[in-house]
Amino acid sequence: MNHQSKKKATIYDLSILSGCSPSTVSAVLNGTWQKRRIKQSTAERIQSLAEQHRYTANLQARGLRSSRSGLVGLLLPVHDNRYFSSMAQTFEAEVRSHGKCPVVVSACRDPVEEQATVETLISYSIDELFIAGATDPDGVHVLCEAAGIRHINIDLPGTKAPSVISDNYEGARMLTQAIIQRLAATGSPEPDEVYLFGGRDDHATRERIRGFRDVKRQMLGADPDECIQPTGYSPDMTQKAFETYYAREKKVPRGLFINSSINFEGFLRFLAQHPHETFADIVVGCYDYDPFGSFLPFPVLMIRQDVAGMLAKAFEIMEESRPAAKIHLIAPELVQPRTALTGPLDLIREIDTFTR
Amino acid sequence: MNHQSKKKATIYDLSILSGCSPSTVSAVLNGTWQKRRIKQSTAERIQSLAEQHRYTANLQARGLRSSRSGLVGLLLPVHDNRYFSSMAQTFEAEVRSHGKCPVVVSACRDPVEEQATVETLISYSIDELFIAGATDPDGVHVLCEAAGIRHINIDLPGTKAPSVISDNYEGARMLTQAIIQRLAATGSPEPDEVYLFGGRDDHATRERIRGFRDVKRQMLGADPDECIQPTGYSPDMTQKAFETYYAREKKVPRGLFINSSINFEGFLRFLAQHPHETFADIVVGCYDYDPFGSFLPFPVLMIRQDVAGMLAKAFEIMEESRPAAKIHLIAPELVQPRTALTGPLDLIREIDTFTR
DNA sequence: ATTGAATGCACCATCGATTGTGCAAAACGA
DNA sequence: TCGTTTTGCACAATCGATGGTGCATTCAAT
Repeated sequence: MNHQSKKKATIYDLSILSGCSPSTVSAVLNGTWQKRRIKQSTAERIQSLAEQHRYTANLQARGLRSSRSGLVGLLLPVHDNRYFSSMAQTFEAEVRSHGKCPVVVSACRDPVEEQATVETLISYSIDELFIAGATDPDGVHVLCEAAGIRHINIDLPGTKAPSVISDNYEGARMLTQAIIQRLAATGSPEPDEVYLFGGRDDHATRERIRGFRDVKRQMLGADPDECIQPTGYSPDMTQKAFETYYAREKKVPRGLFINSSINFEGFLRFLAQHPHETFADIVVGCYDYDPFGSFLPFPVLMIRQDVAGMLAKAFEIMEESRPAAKIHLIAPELVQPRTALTGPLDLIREIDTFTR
Repeated sequence: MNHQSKKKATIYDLSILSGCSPSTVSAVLNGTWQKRRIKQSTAERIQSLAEQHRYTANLQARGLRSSRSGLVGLLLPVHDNRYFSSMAQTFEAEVRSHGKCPVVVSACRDPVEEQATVETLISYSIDELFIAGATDPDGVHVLCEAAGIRHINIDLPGTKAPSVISDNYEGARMLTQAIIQRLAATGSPEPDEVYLFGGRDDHATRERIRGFRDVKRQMLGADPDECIQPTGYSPDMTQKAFETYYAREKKVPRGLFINSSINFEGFLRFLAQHPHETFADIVVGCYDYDPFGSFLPFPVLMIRQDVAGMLAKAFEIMEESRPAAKIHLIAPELVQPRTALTGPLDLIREIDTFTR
């Protein structure tokens, strides 16, 4: 008759049950009992009592006292695409393996929401914060700095905290080059046949545009401005951009560099409005990897950013005592059409097999 | 020179600055000051001080005292697919609109991890828990019940707490029917030409299999057992199942019912190993929606579960004082090939447009 | 002038843990 | 046998907020 029915057991309950003081119980249960020279037999007695009564520490109380929570945050722009959701997946595994508790929240690419969310996290005495794709990394930095919270930028860099980002310039070069090479197989492409759609005025987009243009100039000898169409990160605006182009030109550019999978979704919406055959000969490059996107009826080249690598680097930097506010570039990978890569989900595969 | 440089301001700091007692400051800043008959002028003075010094409440302290945290949890099996990531996206928006703080965590479909994760959440005095796709919903229920935490199952039902799930039986019927009708256009299909792959021994899979078999018997007159291949929820096992079939039959079944987008990824891995033309005439139905999956080079029928509807219903039930442990079915939607639906991301579209 | 109610706020215990300090009792050495 | 260490643990302050209770004032009513 384990009467754990009422409320959760506290160190005070166990203190009474064991005849020891609350501080002894606390020391035993948080592992510092050796330092406090608690007798092993005492420790064992308390531990077994704790198990019997299903004691678990009240983490808010612990956090209040120690002003650390054991929480590690990941701030995402959005959940709902493969890039960020795989980041969340990888992040969780990594944080868990450090014995801490991952907290993933999204801020909808809204600077105000970002600040508010970060303030909330700080109010929970979060220990560390990974800031992925923030619209205003330096604004977030100020908050973290004031609260003394270790933090790092991922995906979009800031100037005041260390940043781990994808090598967008090189990635864009690879992608553009691959697009043009594919196009060359069916007649050498003109400069105005290769367009870039999507993205907005952020570091990643700027670097990608730079890579795109450099390669175009180098391989095609020219790089008209109208081939750059930064439509923001919304499927809808991207679709509109394609519709506009199509209404004018009665076709789509043969070579498309699409800035993210979210923009690619906008292109899908456009596609859905038109017969499949209209786009028989296009070549698409997407700066993001999505396994389904890789198998579309036209060649889709994709860039897979090395999420695991970026996070690994970020965790490594977090360990440093006083990390420099520099930018670390992580090389992405060019993915050929019709390629199904493994991802973070594969790491949990064994569980499925065991439990069947 | 706002000297917020040191640490975060507390009610004690503001108490000294304002000349009022800490309890007065507290009452003013948490909105209960009217009840406590604090003079309006006092309240305003304190509020302005709070702003100047960028006061934000220490939520751990508040949570400790009030044994509620303002946190609302969503427990996910995994982050990394469109179904669950869109659930996370919708969930966050909904929780935010209630003025609380969303916390999304995944438990990797591992019952042990599930329990541990939930215990952690409980230790943070989480207020409510939404349990999506738990392998052991009733186990989680016991923990929540003991801690007095309101909770609800989503996607996979439990027997002890209210559950909101997709109408898997009807969804599977729709999907199977659509697959067979499509196949009929190119010659009437035999019963052994329509297979189901993926899923494991959970409620959702059982219902889907039931729907699949019923429709097959009804439309094709038979329903051989070997057409059911529950491979678990891992891309890898799914791929292996297809390879095995292919090695034996030198083809794939013309009609495929794939139990989830994760299993579909396994099929992609299989596809990647074989020339595109091998599968020219297949029809795939996938019990999950993925925008890119909808545009593959063969007809892909998809079921979109009504994530928004399920969450809305779940939040509604959460409001009830003593909700019954019954199952609420939410109708899913059949999505025709080459369809790009809008999702939760579209709700944040305006932000993009404004900030450009 | 006296009583009673309303107003405005301070006091203090409390939530559950952590941690510096101090003091017996036991063990040890001479 | 008497100091000196070492061992083993208890005490009490503390983290920051909440909320019940109680005590002055002020004001109105008689």
